[in-house]
Amino acid sequence: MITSMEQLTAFRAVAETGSFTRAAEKLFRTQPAISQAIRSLEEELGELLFTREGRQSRLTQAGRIFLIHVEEMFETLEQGRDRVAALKDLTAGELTISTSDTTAYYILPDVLKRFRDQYPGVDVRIQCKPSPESAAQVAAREADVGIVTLPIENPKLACEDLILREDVAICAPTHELAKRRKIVFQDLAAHPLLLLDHGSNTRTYIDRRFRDASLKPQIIMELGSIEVIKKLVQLQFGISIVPLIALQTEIEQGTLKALRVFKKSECRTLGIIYPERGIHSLAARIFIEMLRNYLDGKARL
Amino acid sequence: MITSMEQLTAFRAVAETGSFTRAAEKLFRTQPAISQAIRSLEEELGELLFTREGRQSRLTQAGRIFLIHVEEMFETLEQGRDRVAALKDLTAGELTISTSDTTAYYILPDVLKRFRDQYPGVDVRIQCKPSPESAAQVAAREADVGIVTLPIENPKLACEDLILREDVAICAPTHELAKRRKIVFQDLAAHPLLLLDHGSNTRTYIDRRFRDASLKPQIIMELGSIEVIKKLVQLQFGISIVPLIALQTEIEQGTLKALRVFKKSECRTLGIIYPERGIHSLAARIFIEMLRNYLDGKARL
DNA sequence: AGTTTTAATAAGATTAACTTATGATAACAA
DNA sequence: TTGTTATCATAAGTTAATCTTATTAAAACT
Repeated sequence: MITSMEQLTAFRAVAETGSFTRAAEKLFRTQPAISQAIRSLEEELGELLFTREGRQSRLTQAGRIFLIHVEEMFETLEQGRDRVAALKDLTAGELTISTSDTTAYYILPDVLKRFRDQYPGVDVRIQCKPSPESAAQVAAREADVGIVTLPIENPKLACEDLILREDVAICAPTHELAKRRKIVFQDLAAHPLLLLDHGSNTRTYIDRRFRDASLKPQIIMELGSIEVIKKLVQLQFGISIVPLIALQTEIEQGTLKALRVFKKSECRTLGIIYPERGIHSLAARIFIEMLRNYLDGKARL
Repeated sequence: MITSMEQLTAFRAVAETGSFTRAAEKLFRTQPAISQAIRSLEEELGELLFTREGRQSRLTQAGRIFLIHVEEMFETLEQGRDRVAALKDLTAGELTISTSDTTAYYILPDVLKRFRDQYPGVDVRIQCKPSPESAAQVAAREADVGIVTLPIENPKLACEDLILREDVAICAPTHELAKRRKIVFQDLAAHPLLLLDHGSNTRTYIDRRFRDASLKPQIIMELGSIEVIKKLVQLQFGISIVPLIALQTEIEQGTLKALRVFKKSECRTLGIIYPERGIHSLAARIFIEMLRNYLDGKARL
């Protein structure tokens, strides 16, 4: 008895064609089906919708008013279908990525551009947060995916490895260490060091490594920006330890020398996280795939 | 397979409650019915609408977008129902009346005011047309009812008598005819006459009556307005023949003397017309009823 | 007047939707 | 961990809604 779609499509068709019979033909139903649909609608509304006058059926005043709303209703529903369909071919939608400043700055821009060129309708948002906070955001569904330093231990999140997140030492090309093929931790402690501020993920990690090795580095400067560190290292202020991914340009141009300090097994992993059962969206999947392709093409040290 | 209302109500309920089971309780269905409804919706849209994650089910991106449209859809439908309901208690709607200038001017205003006071939501429109055109308008459904001089011969229209449409002679209270209780056609021909312009319904009728009686009236003025005629008759320019309904005020105030010229059987009838099978609206019925009450209370000559 | 067109009605058939019963999975508690 | 509870999925059978066929009635056109 609640208004059904069939009733409303019948109503609309009769209004359009001005005839029960033609409406039936149009909808591939029989005429009695239409009569019944209209009658139950009329009973529910308590008003006649059409004046049956032999040849043609005209809308009553109630019918005219109701038709306006019914048509708008169908339109709204159709729009809803369209917008969902648009989601499927990525002509619409949104994608929120939570990640670290470093990743956002040194890795994402190229991929973002590529993604945006291919799917201009998708609204991409980047949230810059330390990895644990990114994890929380993804768990809370505030972001679709996170690109974070693993491991993240959260039963609600699924993880996938992306790339080895290698920290390397850097020095100016003219620096005495630049000739060496390989350096060790003791070498780092023997030279003036510029490091990231306390509190940064990378700094915490480096501090722990020095402590584990019972070494006391000579930290002559603490800075908030990897870019500034790189500049000062070039100017011979000292050496530093930074993520390899931050050195793309300098390695290519030979303006900095990167030196491997850690073994592969000592490196952490950059990975993607997403809600365990809240399937990540198509946009997210495609973005991640683009990201993988991009990283595969990147030179390693 | 076409989207059904049940599916959409189920979808909305699950979105609201965050649970298939609670949605089922809310809608007095069982949980499998909800599962099936959601599934068929998802199949039709080709997208999952909820992420089933144990305790609660969350909307996916597609679900969030679709929900917006579904809610708007229900709202639109509900508004449609409301507006039709408003029509029933006359808190909304419209009423178009087609009638002559004379009727519109001398009869309708009081009834209109009463109607408007009682049903302020109903939008009343008056179309002023000669009776045959009014009839055509009603037949073409451009007006809901017509108030016209009968007879109207149109098989598509139904007629009802309203009141005798009596034309009477008028003269100034000081005029020699004013003493007479009754006058005849010859009396009219014996005095200077002011008449309505050719083309008016009333004038055509009067001309015919003179012709039938083989009389030649002394027409000294032809005017377009009954009001002007009344004024000039008061100023002793002559006598005239006008519809009785136009003399309400003057008879009450004694500023004009009305004299019966025609027998009842010679009078035409004012009646209402409406489409034979296009049932006239509630607003129209009530308006007509008010009109009858109003006319019953009017003094006859 | 007779034919055609159109809508209403009644009865039976079809189909869609619901319910019951059951199984699988995840969250929660001991 | 292991049992318990809560939630959703699935299958089978039932119910209920909707459709079709057949027929009637009424109006419009020939």
